[in-house]
Amino acid sequence: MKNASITTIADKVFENLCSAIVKGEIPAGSKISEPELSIRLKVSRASLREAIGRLEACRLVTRKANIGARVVTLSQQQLIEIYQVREALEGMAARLAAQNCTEEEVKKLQRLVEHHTQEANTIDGASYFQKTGDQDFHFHIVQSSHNQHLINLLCHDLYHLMQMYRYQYGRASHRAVAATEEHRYVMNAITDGDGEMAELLMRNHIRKSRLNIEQLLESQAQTQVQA
Amino acid sequence: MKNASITTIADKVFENLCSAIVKGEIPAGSKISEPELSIRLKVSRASLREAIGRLEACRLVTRKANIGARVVTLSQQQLIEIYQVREALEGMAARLAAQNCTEEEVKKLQRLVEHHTQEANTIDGASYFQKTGDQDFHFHIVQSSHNQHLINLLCHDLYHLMQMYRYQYGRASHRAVAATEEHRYVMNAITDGDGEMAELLMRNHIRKSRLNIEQLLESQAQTQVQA
DNA sequence: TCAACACTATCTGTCGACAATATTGTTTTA
DNA sequence: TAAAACAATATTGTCGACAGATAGTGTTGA
Repeated sequence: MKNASITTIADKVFENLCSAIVKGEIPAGSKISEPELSIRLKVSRASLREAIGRLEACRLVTRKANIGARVVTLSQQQLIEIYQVREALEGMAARLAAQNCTEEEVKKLQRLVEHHTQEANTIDGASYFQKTGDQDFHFHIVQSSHNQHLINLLCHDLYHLMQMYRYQYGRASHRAVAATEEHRYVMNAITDGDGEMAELLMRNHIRKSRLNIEQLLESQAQTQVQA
Repeated sequence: MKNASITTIADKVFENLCSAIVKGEIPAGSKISEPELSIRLKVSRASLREAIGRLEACRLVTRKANIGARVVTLSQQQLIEIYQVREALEGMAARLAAQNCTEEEVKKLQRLVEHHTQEANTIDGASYFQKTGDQDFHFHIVQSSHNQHLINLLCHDLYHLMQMYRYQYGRASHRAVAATEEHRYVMNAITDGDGEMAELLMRNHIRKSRLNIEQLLESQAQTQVQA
């Protein structure tokens, strides 16, 4: 069920590098040397280059002709940009989900929110559950939009970058309970088939996440100045 | 000024194929044979495959392992999906442009709208000017958002697909004057720095384009049934 | 006649080698 | 000594060839 389409060497290398970059094992901003990596991974440069091309497609690396590939550098600015894009796209996804999703999808969404609510309330250090739970929720709504372009953009292209920021910026969310509450509002709007409201609430939810992170980064910057 | 970064063979091949696909010279849905194309274009399969990879990244072709690449098939459904994505993204772009754009960008936007208004009013069969004028307008606003992710998504990834639909679906727009009018509204909101309003108006504008096209396709389908 | 299988041909995936470009280090010159 | 020109080195881009997979064809058997 999981990743049934990993057949070629290039696929495996891509998965490898993608994971390594997201987790920071290959540092942000570092150069990707084709000869070195092809030796270390024991694959030809052709397969490696294919994989690097796909990394470029989902913006985990940038390439320049005759110079090479570099892992993207994470910046506060870029993180904010991603949240702005997410606000727009996932807002639309929520609207379309409210209009198009099936009975089963609604039920699954309700189960998800129920599940996460319990976790957020019972478990104290709910960071892990909160993270994946949050991802599940957003992922499921995007899928329920039934707009394949939206799904590709959010679940394939932007997904890895978002994960990368989560891994490396950490994000100790104090918003677990509040976020779960907001999820419930979005869920209700989708259940009611109210696209307009679903979009509004989803955008509100993501905007608050962004503002929370901006604030967090702000305070971190001040702490660093003090230290 | 134009395409200063076409240096490698793969770049040229990509530009070639991209243009050919957009214009329909390589028919939608047709298979892309690597041996055949590499001979016809007189390049190695490595360069060709690099180019095909980039075509896949901007969704002009789809690839399956061990089977090959196919030009995307244009469907009414997909066109609608693209417009929904555009509505979300360009709406956000307009909002950000209103907040972030420079004095020069505002002035250029005003010149653009002024120019297009004259064309739309004076020239009768304004389809050509309307098309490129429309593109210029939207392109400029996206650039003015100063959100690099947004710019990449709209001006690189989605751009070619949109062009492909314009070429092959034709679109005899009866909305030239109305659209130009809507452009003016958006421009005013951006000039005022009213992000909320700019987003609203831009979304409205794109939504109307979508509805217009849906209606057009509807009537075409009926005509075909009658014939 | 049709279905299943084997075989062939063709295509994609992968590899190692060569060519072109960029980077580094050294020498030369003002 | 500093800067420019050059040489050496390493890296990326490109190529042709081989390996593995797929699809089509023909054959065989019920």
